[in-house]
Amino acid sequence: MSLTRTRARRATINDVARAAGLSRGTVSRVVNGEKYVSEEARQAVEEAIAQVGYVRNSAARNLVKQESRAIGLIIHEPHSLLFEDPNIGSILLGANEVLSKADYQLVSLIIDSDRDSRRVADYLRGGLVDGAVIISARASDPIAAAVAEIGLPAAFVGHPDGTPDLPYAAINNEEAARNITGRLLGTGRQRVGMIASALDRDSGQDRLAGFRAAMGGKFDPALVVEYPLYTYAAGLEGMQELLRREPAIDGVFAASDAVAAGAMTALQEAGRRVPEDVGIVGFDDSSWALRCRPQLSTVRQPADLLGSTAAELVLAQLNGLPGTPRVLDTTIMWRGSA
Amino acid sequence: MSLTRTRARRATINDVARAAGLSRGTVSRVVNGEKYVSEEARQAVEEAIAQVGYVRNSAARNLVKQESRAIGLIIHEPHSLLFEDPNIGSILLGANEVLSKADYQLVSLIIDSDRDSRRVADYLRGGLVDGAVIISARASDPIAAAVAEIGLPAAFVGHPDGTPDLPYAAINNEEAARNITGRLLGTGRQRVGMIASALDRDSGQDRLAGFRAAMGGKFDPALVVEYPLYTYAAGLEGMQELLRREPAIDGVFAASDAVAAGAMTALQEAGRRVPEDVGIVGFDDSSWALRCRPQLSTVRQPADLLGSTAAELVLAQLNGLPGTPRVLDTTIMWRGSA
DNA sequence: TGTATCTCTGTGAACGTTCCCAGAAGACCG
DNA sequence: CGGTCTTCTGGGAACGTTCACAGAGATACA
Repeated sequence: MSLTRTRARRATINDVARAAGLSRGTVSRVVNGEKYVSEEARQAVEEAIAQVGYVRNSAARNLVKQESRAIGLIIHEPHSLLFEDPNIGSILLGANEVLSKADYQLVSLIIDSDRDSRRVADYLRGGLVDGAVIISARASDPIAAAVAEIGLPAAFVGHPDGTPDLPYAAINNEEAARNITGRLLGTGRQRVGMIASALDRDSGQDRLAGFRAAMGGKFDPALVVEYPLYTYAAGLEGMQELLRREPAIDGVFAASDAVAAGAMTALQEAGRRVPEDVGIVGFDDSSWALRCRPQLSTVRQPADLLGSTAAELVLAQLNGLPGTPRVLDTTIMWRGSA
Repeated sequence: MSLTRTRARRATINDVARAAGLSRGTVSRVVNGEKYVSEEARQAVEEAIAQVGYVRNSAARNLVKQESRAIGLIIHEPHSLLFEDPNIGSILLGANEVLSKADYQLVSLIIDSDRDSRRVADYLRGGLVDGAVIISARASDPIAAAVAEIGLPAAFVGHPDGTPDLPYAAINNEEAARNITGRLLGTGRQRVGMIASALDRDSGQDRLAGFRAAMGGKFDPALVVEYPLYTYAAGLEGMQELLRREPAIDGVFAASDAVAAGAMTALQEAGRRVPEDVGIVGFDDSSWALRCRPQLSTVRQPADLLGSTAAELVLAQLNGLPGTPRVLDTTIMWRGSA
C-alpha cells in the first residue's frame, strides 16, 4: 500500500542531547520546564532543539505517563441531525471550554456506521483518551458498554435508560414538556395535539410523557403523530397529518423547534393564522425560535451548560471524586407563537 | 491534584502470555490476526484475553509502529457558525466516510481560543495523527504553519491565500457567484445589490468579486453591504440597510443561504413580494434553501464531496502520491425566489 | 537418508519518553 | 575542617508493544 514514504526520521530527545552536549535527562527537564537546570544548560538545549527541529513524541510520553490528557466526545447522531440540531454545536463548545481550561484536549469522534462504532470503541479502549463524554446515546449503545467495561471515566449528556450506570448531565424533559403544554392550554385551547419525535431516545419519550400528563383527561391519542427524527420535515408532514385528522385543531406542542418551524410553515400554507387560529410551542430555544414569524414560544434548554457540566463530571472522576448526576433547569421562553 | 486515583493496572500482553502459558510473540500474533499460529494456541490466547481482561495499549503500539492511523480534522470557526452553517456537518461526514473505509479514525479538534490553537498544534505535532484536514483556515493560520513545519500530510477544504502550499479541495466561488448573479440579471432586474459576508475568508472575497464581475458597468458600491459572518442576522440587517439606501432595489445576491433567509424575512416584513418585487438568490444550497417560502434559488456546493476529497488528498500523501488540488463543480439550483 | 520447505514458537532489541537514584560541586554553618 | 543542604547532571530502568531472527518439529521429496 504505502509506496515511497520518505518522511525523514524525526529528531529525538537524544539527538537534542548530543547537539547540546548534555544528557537526555537534562533535555527532558528543559522541555518540561522543571527546576534544577542551569541557565546555561537551558539555553544550550533550546538552541539544540531549534537546530535539530525537535518536537516531542506524544506516544512515547503517553506510554510512560500512562495518560493522554485528552477527552473523547462521542457524537452518535443520524446524518440529518448533525446539520439541523444546533444543540450539538453548543454542547461541543461548552465541553471544550471546560476541558481547555483544565488543559485537556477535546477530541470529537463521530459515529456514522457500525464500522465506526467498533473503531471508536477501540480508540477509547486503547488509552488514547483519559475520559469520555457521550452525547445522544441510546439504549444498548455499544460505546457506552465498552466504556463501562474498561472503567473509563465518562459522563452522558442526557440520560438514556438501559445504559450503564454512569453520571450524566441532563434536563427534565418530562417536567418541561408538562409545563409548556400547561401554559399552552392556559391560552384557552380546546383541541391540542403533539408532533412527537425520536421516541427511541429518552428525550423523545419524556417529552411525550410530559404532554400526556399535562393533557390529563383531554388527552386524545388521535392527536399525536410520531416521527423518527427532530427535523423540519417531520414538522411539515406531521402538521399536515394533524390537520387532516382534526381540522379544528387549535394548539400544537412540537417536540423540538425544528419540528415547530416545519409545523408553522404547514399551518401558514394551509391558511391558518398563528397564533390566532392555532397556538404552537416548541422545545430547545435554538436559533430556529427567533427565526420563525411569529417567534416561537419554547423551552430554553442550556445546551452549552449540558456540555460543560458533563465535562466537569469527567474531570471530577479523573480526580478521584464521585461525579454525581446533575439535572439542569429549563425555562419557558414565551413569545408570539402561542 | 489527583487524589485517590485507584484505577487498577491494566493487563498487558505479558499477563495474557503468562495466563495462556505461551509467549508474548504468540499473543501479539493472535491479537493482530497474523497467520502461523496454531488453532490450539489461538484458543488459549483468546481465553486468556477474556480472563485477564486485556485490551491493547495504543500508545505503545503507535510508538513502535510510528503511526497512529488517525487523521485530525481541524475546525476553526467562530462560535455562531458551528450552529448555523450546515456545511460543516456535511464536510465532516464526507471526510469520515472516506477515512472510515480506509480504516483511519477521524478525530475532530475544534479551535475556539488561542489556548486551543496552541494545544491543537501540539497535538498534531506530537504524532497523535498521521495527517490533517483543515477547514476554514484563514491567512496566517498558526495551525497551517505548524502542519507545514513538520511536514504532516494535510489538505485544506477551501483555498485560503497566505497559507502554506498544501493541496486543497475547493469550489470556484468567484465563477459560481458570477454565474448566479448573471442569471438573476437575466430576469430583468435593474437595481441589484449584494449582502457580502466573511470578507476575511477567500470564499467571502471571491463571492463579492464574482458579483462585481457579473454586474460590470451596473456595479454600484452603494448597493453592497458587508457583514463579518454568514448568518441569518446578517441577512436581516443587511436587507433592511439596503432598502434604506435604495427603496427601488429589485434584486439581491446574498453571500449564503442563511443570509438570504434573513434577507427574505426582512423583505417580507417590509411588504415586498418575493420574487415579484425583489428577486433574491443565495449560495450553498443548504437546508435553508428548501425551508424558505418561496424556496431559494441558490448555488449548490457539494459540501460532502469537499470533505471526502480533502480526505482523499491526505490519504494520497500517506501513500507517497502527490495530492494535487481539486476544484469541484457547482451547479445553480433555480427555484422560486428569483 | 539427507535436505529443503513449511509451520509454529520464543526472545532480544527497539520505539522515545519520564522517573528515580547516585553523585559531583558548591554554599553554608557549627 | 567536617558535615549538611542545595543545585545540577548523567544514566539505568521501565512503560507495552512490534519486529526480526533463530530454531524446533513436521512434512515432502529426491
